[in-house]
Amino acid sequence: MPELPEVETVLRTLEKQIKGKQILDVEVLYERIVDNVSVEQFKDSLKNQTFKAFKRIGKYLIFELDQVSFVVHLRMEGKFYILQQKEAFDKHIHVVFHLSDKTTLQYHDTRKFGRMYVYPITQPIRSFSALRHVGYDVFDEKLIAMDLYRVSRNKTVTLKQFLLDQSILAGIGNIYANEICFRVSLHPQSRVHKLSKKDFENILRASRDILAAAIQAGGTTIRSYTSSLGIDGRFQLQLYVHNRAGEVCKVCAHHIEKKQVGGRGTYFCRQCQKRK
DNA sequence: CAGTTCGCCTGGGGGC
DNA sequence: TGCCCCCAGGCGAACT
Repeated sequence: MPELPEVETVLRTLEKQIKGKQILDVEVLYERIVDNVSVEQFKDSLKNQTFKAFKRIGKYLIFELDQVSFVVHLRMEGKFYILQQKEAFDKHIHVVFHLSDKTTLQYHDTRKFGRMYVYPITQPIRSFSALRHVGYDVFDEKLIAMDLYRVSRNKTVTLKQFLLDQSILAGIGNIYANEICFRVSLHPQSRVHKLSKKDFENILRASRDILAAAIQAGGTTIRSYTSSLGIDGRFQLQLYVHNRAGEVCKVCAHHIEKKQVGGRGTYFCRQCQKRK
């Protein structure tokens, strides 16, 4: 489940691998992956285009080519591979880009949840329909704790749900939401309208610190998810609560608990994290 | 209008 | 061993 650090890792890896390469042909094997245009338009608009710039907002990858911006959301299990074009594609490969150096960029997605979009290069990123519900990226320099505090005032949701709401703060998924709650010593079911400005300063700082550390570690590899191109993240070694139900808290030695919050598996330490 | 439910998918795990 | 069932989970759309 790629969250901001995994998406950033994919982006940086792909930039090294395919920047300056041209797409000679595009094969779409599972049409629903292509979201905002027809498959024909998708192929036509990407053909003969060269990868120029690599950007990210929240969990969205944005590849700028000559005349189009190509946007990808990996959702649960999407990943890219660069392979020689000789052998048959794996059964979970849904889109194949044939590149100018005789390699292929292959999009692999077991659950087929990922989505791709194309927009004219002249269109401003923030007006892309794909990003309609995407708020501030966690690392957006314009974002300050007060923005989060303001949004939280008229909300009844829990801290965990707030952190997962991409229309407020974009990039955090289930793993890091659990870790952020732990870092700020707040129970994930704390109601955000009860939190202080100081709490939100802590939350924003913790979010940036944890995601930055995860990027440094190449992301988190959990269950089936590996970022792409054979790269495995190492951040799972730094997890305090996620996926650690029944294990011992690294801070206080109490046991880590798991429960459902907003329908999502939520891990926390009752002793370290206070409910507000 | 904000919060909740549903549908999209498939592999893996539990139950038997 | 094998089969069935259920579940996870990001996100948008539909619904309440």
